[in-house]
Amino acid sequence: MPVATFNDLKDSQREARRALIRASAQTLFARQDFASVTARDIAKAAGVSPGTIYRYYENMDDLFLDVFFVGAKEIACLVEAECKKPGGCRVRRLCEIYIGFLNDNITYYQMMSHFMIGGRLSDTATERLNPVMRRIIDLIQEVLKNAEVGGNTRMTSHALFSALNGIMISYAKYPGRSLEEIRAHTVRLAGVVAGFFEQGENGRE
Amino acid sequence: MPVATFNDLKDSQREARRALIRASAQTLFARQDFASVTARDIAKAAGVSPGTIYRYYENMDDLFLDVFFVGAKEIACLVEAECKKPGGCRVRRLCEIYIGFLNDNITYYQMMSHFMIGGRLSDTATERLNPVMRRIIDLIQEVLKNAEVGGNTRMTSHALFSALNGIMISYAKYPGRSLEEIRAHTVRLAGVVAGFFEQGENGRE
Amino acid sequence: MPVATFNDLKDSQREARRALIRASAQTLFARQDFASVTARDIAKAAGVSPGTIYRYYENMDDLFLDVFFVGAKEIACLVEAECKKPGGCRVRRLCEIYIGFLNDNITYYQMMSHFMIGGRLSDTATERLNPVMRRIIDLIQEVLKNAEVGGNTRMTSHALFSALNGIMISYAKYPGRSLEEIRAHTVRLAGVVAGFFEQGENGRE
Amino acid sequence: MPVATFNDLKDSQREARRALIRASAQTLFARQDFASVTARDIAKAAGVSPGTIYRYYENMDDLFLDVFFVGAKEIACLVEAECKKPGGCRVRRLCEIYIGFLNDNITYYQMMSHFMIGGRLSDTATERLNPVMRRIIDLIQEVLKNAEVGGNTRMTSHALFSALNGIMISYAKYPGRSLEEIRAHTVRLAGVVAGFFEQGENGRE
DNA sequence: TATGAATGAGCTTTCATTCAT
DNA sequence: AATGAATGAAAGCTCATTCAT
Repeated sequence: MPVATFNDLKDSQREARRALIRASAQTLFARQDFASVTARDIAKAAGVSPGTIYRYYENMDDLFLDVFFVGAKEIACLVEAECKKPGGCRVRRLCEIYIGFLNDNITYYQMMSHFMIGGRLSDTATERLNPVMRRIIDLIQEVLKNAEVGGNTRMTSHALFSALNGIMISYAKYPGRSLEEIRAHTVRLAGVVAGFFEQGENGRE
Repeated sequence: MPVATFNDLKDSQREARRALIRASAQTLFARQDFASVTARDIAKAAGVSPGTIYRYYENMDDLFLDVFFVGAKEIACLVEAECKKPGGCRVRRLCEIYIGFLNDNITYYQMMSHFMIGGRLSDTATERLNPVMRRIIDLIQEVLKNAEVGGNTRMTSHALFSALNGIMISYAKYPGRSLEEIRAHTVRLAGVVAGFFEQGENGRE
Repeated sequence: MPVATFNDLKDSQREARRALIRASAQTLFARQDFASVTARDIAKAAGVSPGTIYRYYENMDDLFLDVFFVGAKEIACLVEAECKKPGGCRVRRLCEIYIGFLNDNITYYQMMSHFMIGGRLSDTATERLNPVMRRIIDLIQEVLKNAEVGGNTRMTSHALFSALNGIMISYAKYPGRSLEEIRAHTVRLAGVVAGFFEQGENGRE
Repeated sequence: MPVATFNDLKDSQREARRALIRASAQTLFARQDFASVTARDIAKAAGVSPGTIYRYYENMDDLFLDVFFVGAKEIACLVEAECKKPGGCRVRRLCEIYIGFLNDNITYYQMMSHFMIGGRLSDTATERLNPVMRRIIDLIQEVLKNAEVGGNTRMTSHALFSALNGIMISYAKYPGRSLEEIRAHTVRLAGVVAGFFEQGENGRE
């Protein structure tokens, strides 16, 4: 199967190129304000021409999404790894990991907001986005179930997911505070939220 | 006092005009993606010329902020009104009001996110924004205190504020769902969050 | 003749208003860069409305010209006063006065250049401009005649007029120099030019 | 050296494009009032899109300066060529060449005036402008030295430079005169100025 | 396949001027 | 006569995207 091998090679080359562009975009997003990064900036950072980006991504939104997906997968992996540890992942630990990750990747919650807020997502994009988000929710639900939090755990996991996102949206760019102060405040808030959510059965709803 | 009356008239006319522009902006923000609304769009919708906008607002950010402030004040008023009722405002009711308002004014949370996420706010803008946000937090704290939720109520109010914002960010534009479905889901999530927060003393933190 | 008196009154009032606008414009021109002064700026400084300017001046160029004329007349008066002194005005003194005036009224040479360079002057404007400029040239010629500078004194006065204007154009905004340094340099250059022009008969041309 | 050749080709293509834009700008500047030429005008004249201009020039001022520099270099070359002739360049010839050039390139003195008068030059622009102007002054000084004009020749060359510029500023747009009449008048004035400056030692200053 | 120059629609903002009051 | 709000054309400039090489 030399042809197959050849194709594989090409595919891997292609994926390497894509990864290069994605990584460059990620770096730029992290450095400056996410929305102010231009296609040319990314091309330059990746050492390719602007035209090349369009051979790997349909348009800029497509690239944005790809960067976003990588982050989403990363966070899912972090939580999964924690779950596999003996004793599993406690609610409080989940919240810490999630908020910690977002503090390390400020770009990620910016993009999350961008797409969630109203960036008209194409149908294809939505189709790709949904399973990624679902996987994160699934993990949260698993943690909640293990914590024996009662009630509708699907609903509760949506609520916890929302609450954590909300912490970053509300406080990650608080003007006049240093990155360290922001991290401290958001982590502390995550603790407060965890405190509420990790309580056992309660007649809520 | 004819002069005073005359000035009042002029002032009220001026305010009416400003309100017209603001309302047109609001309408457009609600219709399409908030960030893609242009000065020309707003002028057209308001039936004025682009130049006129700049007689009432220094620049587009200034207009955006004004629209935002109106929303923030409205929400603060709604909660305040509820607090003044005999028996005060319960946590659950607060959550309902907040989420209900954001469902009716989807523009509002878009702008909130826009500014919170990284819209470089000028120092003047930040100075204007801060008291408005603080007022909302203050109200939340008051409600929490009345509910005899223990612990650091300042921290808890930040957490509740975050959680509610997060619900909207995470689910208000969920693709493929109708406005009614979204309202139902977000209100239900608000209930879940309220359930957790309205519980009395607990060893959180 | 009560009617005539009444008209006179009105005329003088009208002229006073015009002078107010002109003076405000002049002040602003002197403060900032001449070309960046707007109609609104002038109206505000004069305490009138923008519309009022247009009751006294056909358009902004018309106002600019008026300010310019006042300067031209002032300079002519200065030279005339010097000429009337016993012994008359020497070439060197003329150059000093002219350059000194332009140093004190940097706006003036800016406007002079503006109109000379290519500001399309209306026919009416040209008609008004010509006698004013002619008067200045006439005075220069008179000074040259008294100095018994030979040759075609009309031509020589044009040349001297040009040379003095050129000094200001070339050095009045020399970047990196203080106003005092500029004054010193331009006055010194005026002395050099005077030195050449005040020499008696010479076979030039 | 195919690579070198290839790069050369690209560079020359790029320079050709730049030259096209510059030439189009020059033509328009000459036709209408220099300051009223817009980016779109130039783009249209050059047969490119407005955006293309900004691939070759950082902004409009940058383009203006480039056009100006080409003129300044041209004039310096003309004088240098004359100086190299046996017998060197006489003062009178220098004046003729300078004024002749400005008559052929009316745009040039317009720009010169524009920048000299108050066009806020960026620091970079000033840094680029200074050596070009200095070179012209140097050439004038050389001519004056060869003519054995005594005194401070640096000062005298500034004065001559000023006087020649002044001629153009004062008479190149004299309303109601044809281009031919203007040329005749300015050249004649240049002769008068030359007459004064080419005289040998004199106790001026 | 990769390039990168070119595109051009579209942005915010300015400001001389007009005209209903 | 004076107002000043409104106008709207036009400016400089940006940037995702295309396409000839």
